Amino acid sequence: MATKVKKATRLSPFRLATLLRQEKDPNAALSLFLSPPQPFPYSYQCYDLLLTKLAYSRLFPPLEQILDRLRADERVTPKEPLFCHIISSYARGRLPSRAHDLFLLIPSFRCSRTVKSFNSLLDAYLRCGNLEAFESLWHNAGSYGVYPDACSYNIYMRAVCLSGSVSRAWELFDEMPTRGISPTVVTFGTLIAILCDNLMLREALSLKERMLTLYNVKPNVVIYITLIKALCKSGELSKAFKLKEEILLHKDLELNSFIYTTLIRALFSSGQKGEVTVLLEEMKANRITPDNATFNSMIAGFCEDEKNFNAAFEVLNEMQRNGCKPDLISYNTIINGFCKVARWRDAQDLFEDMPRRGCKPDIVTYRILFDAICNCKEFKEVVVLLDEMVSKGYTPSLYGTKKFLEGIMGRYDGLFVESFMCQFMKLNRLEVNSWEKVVSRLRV
DNA sequence: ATAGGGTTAG
Repeated sequence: MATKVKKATRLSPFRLATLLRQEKDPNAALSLFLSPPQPFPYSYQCYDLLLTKLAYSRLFPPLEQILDRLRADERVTPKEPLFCHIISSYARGRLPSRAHDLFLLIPSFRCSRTVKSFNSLLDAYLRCGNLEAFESLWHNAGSYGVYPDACSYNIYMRAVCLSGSVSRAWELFDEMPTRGISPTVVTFGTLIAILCDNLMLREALSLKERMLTLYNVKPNVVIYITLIKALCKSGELSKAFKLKEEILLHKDLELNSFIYTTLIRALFSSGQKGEVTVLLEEMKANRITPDNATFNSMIAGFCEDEKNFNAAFEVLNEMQRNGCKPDLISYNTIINGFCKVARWRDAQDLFEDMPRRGCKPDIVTYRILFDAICNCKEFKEVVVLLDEMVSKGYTPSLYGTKKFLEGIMGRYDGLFVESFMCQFMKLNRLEVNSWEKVVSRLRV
């Protein structure tokens, strides 16, 4: 005890910052922060590290407690990015009004408030779908002493598209130069994404050409990814491949495994599985290593498009030869594939083999299997599985619960059905219409 | 980490 106290007294703000940086658990970081005898000469670094962790984990009560201390600690001067970060975490926690409160308080922290935190708040309202508050904030920019920049406009363009108006986004794009704001590469990326979302792929591709010729802004890899994804999704594979070739030609653009994974999945979906090998060879030649996502999308391709389960299992070996470890998604994909073609016994075999393969089934695995066995009307099997999943703290999906109850209603006696209804009720898995259906059947 | 993308399972 005595040594511990002594140690704590010797803790310097610098040392505390190092410890906070290493601590992954936000609650442990909080205890660490509060461990030295008070008052303690915390450095701004210490506040920043702890608040960032608390914000990331959305632990708002301690976050606000530490924020109060930071506000009162006049030795340190907070930087605006910290507030931007906390505003974003309020947005992720669906608390836009608290984000707004903090935005208003920034000057009281001896920190000047700029268009950056204003943009964070705009983004918070957008992410929370609060478009009225968004508009009102936009029109009050002047009263907060900020002037919108390109970033503000980029956020605004996404906001107007939420209410379905592509033309309004173009109006904003045209408005930018009238306010002395030049579009950036993100502005074009935003517009291209908007056009893709609205299936205006020709316009999106043409904007990619025009941004360079008319505005002298070079498309970056994000823009290529947006276009390649959209083209793959709508089956325009040759155009997607053409863009991939374009990236290869550009010295300052880099292909990545994600682009190849997207293309590989698209090849499977369009029945051009033969081309996949070519693409894998090309990846190797370009020194891009396939990762779990690459292999898993091949597994999905073999299971969903080809119904070739031997090939899917072969991919599991292939990924190990390449230094990748098959993961939950690999197994869930195969199990789901078996289930989709009603081969629930095969699905169950793999499910039971998972622990031996170093992967524990999760709630997704259980739910896939539960739904599939219900669809095959093997309700005795479902009951065994249900017991097992409940003992692990998992519950079936609402869809599965409904299937199960509907399935056993005609087949088993009322008492049996009732016992499961009670169980599902306790698990909070009973929807009102299931209730009504069951009750009306029981009365008959 | 002020704004745009990120795959693969339910």
